[in-house]
Amino acid sequence: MGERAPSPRRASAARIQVSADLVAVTLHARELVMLLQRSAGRGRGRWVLPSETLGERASPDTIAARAARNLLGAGPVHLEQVGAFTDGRHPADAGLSVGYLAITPERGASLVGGTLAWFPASDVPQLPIRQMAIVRAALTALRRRLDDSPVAFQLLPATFTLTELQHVYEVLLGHPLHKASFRRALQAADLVAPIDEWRTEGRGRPAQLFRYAGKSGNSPRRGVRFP
Amino acid sequence: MGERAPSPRRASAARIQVSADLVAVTLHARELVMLLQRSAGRGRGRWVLPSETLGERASPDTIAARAARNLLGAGPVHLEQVGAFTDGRHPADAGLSVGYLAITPERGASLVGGTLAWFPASDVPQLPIRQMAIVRAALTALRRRLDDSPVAFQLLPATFTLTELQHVYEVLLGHPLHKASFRRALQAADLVAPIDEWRTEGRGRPAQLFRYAGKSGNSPRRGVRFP
DNA sequence: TCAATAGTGTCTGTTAGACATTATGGA
DNA sequence: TCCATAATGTCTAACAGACACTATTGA
Repeated sequence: MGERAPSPRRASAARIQVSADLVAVTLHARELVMLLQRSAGRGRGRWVLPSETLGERASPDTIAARAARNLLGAGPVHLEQVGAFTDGRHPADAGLSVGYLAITPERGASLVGGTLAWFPASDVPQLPIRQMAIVRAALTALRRRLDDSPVAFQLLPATFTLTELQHVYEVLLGHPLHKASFRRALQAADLVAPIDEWRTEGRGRPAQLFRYAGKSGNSPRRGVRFP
Repeated sequence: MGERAPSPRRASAARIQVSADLVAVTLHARELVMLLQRSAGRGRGRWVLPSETLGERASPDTIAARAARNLLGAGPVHLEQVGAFTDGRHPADAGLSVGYLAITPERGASLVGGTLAWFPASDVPQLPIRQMAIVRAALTALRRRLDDSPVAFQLLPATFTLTELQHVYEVLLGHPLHKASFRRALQAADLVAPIDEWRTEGRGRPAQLFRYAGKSGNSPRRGVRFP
C-alpha cells in the first residue's frame, strides 16, 4: 500500500459544468411540500428541481442562496448542502450537481403560479434521475438533522402551538408521538417558551402559543443507544 | 415570490475544474489517524489531503474509490461523500472539491513511507484552508454516523474484543463509556456475536472475540429526545 | 499471592409510554 | 348539556449508571 499515490496535481484536467439544485420545503395543510418548476428547455413541461448553473468563480453555496431568495422571497430560509451528484442526466446537462435543502416556514397565501408549484414531499412527480437522488438525500438530511438541530422550528412561524409543533415532528419522523412525553421532553430541553397569547381553533380549549427558545446547553443525553 | 424563477438552462455556462479529496482514517495505537501526503506541486513539501482531479465524464465517487484503493490497498473500505467545497484555495487549484471519508480497519505493519504518512486526527498539521474544511466535515460525518451505521466495525478487524470495540466508540465519541451499560446495549441490539476464540493480552483474563452480527431490525429506540 | 483485565449481578434514579383527570372553549 | 381539544398528574416498565463481585490469566 502507498506505492502508487495519486498526484495532487495533474497537468491538463477536464473542466465540467456544475449546477446548484434546490430542494425547497415548507408546510402546507400539515404536510411537507416541495417546490418544483416546469422545465423550459429540452423536455419542456416536465417537472424539475429549480437549479442554476455556476459561473466561473461563484460558489454553489452562494448561487443556491440567491436562487432560494428569488424563489421564496425575503423570509427566513435555512439552507444546507446535501451532497454532490453526478449519476444520471441533469435537465441543464450539468456534469455535476450540488444539491441543497432549503427550509422555510409555512407562508399563508403564497401559493405560486406560473411555472412553479408545491408538491407533497411524499408524492413528488417523476423527476430526472439525478434530481430524484438529490430529493432523497435532502429528505434524509432533513430527518437526520431533526434531533440535533431546530429543523422543526424552521418550518413553523415564529409562534405556534405545541400541537402544531408535534405535528411537524410527526410529519418529519413519519410516526405519531406521545403527547405527554413530547411535552415533557420539550420542557426538559428548554426548547420552547410560552408567550402570553392563546389561539382558538374550532371547538375545544384554546392552545397557548409558544416561541422557539434557542438551544440551551446541548447533549445532556444519557446512555449508549444502538438503534 | 415566484416571479423571477431561475432558468433551469443557461446558454453559456462556465466550466470548472473539480477534484475528489480523500480523508482516509483508520486506527493506530488506539487513536484515530488520518492519511496525508506531501504536496508535489506548488507549495512543495506541505501536507495535503490525497486528491485527484476529475476527467470529463468520470464521477467523483468513482475517482475517490479508485484513489482509496490505490492508497489503502485491497482491504475493506467504507467510502462516503461529505460535501462539495469551494471556499479557500485547493492544492491542485480545483474550483470545486468533493470531500470523501474513507474508513478502513487498522492494518498491522502498513505504516506507509515516502510521501504518505498517518497523523492523529486530533493533531493534523496545517492543510490548505479548503482541505481543513473537508477534514472537519469528514470527522463530523464520522461521529454523526456512529449511532445509525456500523462505523465502529469498519475501523476494526473482522474479530475483536468488546474492550477494543468500546475503545473505538470512546475515541469517536470523545468521552468514556460505562462498561456494563455498553455491553448491555450491544446485547440488546444484537450487534455482535461471540465466536469460540479468546485472546490474551498481557496479564488478566483473556477476552472473548466477537464479530459484527449485521444490523437487526432497527430503531426500537424509545422515546423522544431533544439533546 | 498479587495485580490486572474480563465479564456479570444487583440496586437505584430517571424517564418514556400509558392512562386518567382536569380545564376551557364551541355547538 | 355535550363534545372536542388543551394541558397536567400518576403509575409502571424499561433502562442507564454505579457498584460490587466473580473469573481467569501472568508475574
